[in-house]
Amino acid sequence: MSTPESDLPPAPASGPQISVTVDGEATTVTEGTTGTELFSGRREIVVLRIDGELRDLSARLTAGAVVEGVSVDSPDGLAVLRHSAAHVLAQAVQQINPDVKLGIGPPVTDGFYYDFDVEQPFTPEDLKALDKVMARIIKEGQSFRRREVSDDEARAELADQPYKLELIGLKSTADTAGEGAAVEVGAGGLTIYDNVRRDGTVAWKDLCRGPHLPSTRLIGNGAQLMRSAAAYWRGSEKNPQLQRIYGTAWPTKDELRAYLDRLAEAERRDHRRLGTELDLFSFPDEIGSGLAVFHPKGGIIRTEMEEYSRRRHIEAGYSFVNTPHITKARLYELSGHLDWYADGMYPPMQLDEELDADGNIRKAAQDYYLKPMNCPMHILIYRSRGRSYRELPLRLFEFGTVYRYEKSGVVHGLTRARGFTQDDAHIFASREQMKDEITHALGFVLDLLKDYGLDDFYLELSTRNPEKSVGSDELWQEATDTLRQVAVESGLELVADPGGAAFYGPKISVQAKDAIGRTWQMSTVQLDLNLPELFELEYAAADGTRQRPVMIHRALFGSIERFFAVLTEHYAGAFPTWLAPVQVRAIPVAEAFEGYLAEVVAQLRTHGVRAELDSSHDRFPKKIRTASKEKIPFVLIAGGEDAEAGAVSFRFRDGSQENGVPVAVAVERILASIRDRTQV
RNA sequence: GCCCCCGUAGCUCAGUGGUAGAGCGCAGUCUUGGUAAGACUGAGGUCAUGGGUCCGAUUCCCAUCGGGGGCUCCA
Repeated sequence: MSTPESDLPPAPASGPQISVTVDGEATTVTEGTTGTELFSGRREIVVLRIDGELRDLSARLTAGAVVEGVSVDSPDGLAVLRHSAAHVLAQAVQQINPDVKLGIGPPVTDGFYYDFDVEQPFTPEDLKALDKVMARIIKEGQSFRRREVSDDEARAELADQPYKLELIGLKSTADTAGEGAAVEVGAGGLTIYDNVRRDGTVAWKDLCRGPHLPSTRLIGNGAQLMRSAAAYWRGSEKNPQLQRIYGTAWPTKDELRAYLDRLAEAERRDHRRLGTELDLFSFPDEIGSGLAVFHPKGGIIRTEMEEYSRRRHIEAGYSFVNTPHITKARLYELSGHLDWYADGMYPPMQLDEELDADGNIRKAAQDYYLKPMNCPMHILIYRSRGRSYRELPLRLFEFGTVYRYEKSGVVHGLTRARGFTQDDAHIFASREQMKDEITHALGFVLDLLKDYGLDDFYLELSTRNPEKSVGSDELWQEATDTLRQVAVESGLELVADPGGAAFYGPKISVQAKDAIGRTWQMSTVQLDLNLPELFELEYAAADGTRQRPVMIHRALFGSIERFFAVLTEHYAGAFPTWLAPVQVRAIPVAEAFEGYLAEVVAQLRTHGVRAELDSSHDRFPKKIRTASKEKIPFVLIAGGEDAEAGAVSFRFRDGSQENGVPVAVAVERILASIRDRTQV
């Protein structure tokens, strides 16, 4: 960072030669050569990596440097492209509104944002106007020029930018200054990037550590503003809210279009949309925010999901329990939930108060709470009598409905609801059994998730947050090591999540990728070091001593509602046969064949298949269309040819068909699809 | 919880300071023999709720409820 890199005369054509390594090959270049010259024939190279650090293309090479060209379509290249697009956005905003105070503008996944302090929030019309201004700036071909400045110089230049001044003051702690702040100020010296027009005048400047594209022109027409929203300055709700504009940027217009198509696809799959279209569930206003009702078709899917899970849990040695939805405060005082999570719980109901004739309280009211977690209830089952080591591991399972008072702004369809049902298990085991139990639990959940159609996983290990946790260091250490060991032995990719653990113990979470590449946090396996202590859980060991069991919390779906939403989006509403609300729709070519098909339907029903005959007055093509829109896996068609041959014709979701299939074969094929849980 | 946007028929959405419209869906009649919309007729709305401004409010203003996009949060 000690050599100035911009506004220097071109390197001399001849001069002392230096040795450098370029893209892995040793070579010599004239001293003072820049990346621009080195990669002059390769337009896709927009940035350099010199000795492992990203630098502007205009950086000069020094002797011994290891240099790589970074292509615009690489992850680093894309980040630089998007960061530069954020600068163009800020320039456009300042051009329209010179009084704006600039926040930060980092790249994010698929795009960028920039935060502004403005009097009036941005409107959609503002975004359209800004898109136009940006296009003009991009077309101008302004170059990004790096300039090193001292703290005092920066303060003088940015005197009217209070947020930038704050960042300058924070630069030594940039990593913790807030989301994105590190792209503005690094730990080293400060730099300002000037946007210079072709005539040499400075169009705009911003405090920024870079690097940037050589020219705005490289943003091309792959950038577009997406939306505006509020965001807290430096990510804290104690700070003022700024107006954030989100944009996306891609190396080419085609990639931009592909990205917009992906967004459209995600919208088509949105479980809230499909829930209405397919008549699966709804959120009646009268019930309240975040509380769903499942309609008959959604009910079938949910029942199938639960039934299969229940069967597998029995096979895996779990015991089924049931607990109430409401409890006296005492239980959650004991468990510590009222200390840690009272904000997230529905407020108490006060019951059983009795007054005497004078209106004085004769008997104090009791506080009752809706339960936000099942574990304390399961613990009471464990504690209902003395336990022996012979009973361990004791695996208690329940589809337990819980209620959490989620803040109004976070409620989101079925994925973030206020009432939901956990497929919740608590395993009580001895310390010696701990590792085997965790291994068993993790293997079990992965295996089961695959049966529901998810098979691309990685694991996350959430470890202790020292400021928000209970329990001894030794126990945390042992628990974390055990989880890590199990995770590593699973062979799956493991990502660290430092400080992400709940207060009571570390956890492994399973992240699953869906059909369009989005990841969802699914199952969790958590060790609890807290509750066995608080409830003084014990068992009699083989040697007659009293021992404390360990407790493992384990949920597979997390919440059935949420998993339902994930599967709906994963399958885009086209569920595999075993989950599909209607598995077979029989459509006669004409009314005359209704009787023939009715018999086939009856036969399927005796096998438990959810089959129905379309005897509506619609015409044949309309019936096909209706079945298609309902995403029914098997459409059975019969006309004269089929009836004479004792056959039916299949029509599948993709429009393909198979004619003249003998009824017995067709039935077996449908049954096999249900049995094997295959997608069709 | 905070900021912005939204709330009109079952669904998707037009529209207006003088009490409303389309398409789909639904009902009925006629029609209908091979792979994504046959025709016609009809029913259906306190324009989310409550206040306010106004001669008059679905329309303008405020509040509440609900939804959306973010931020913060997510045991």
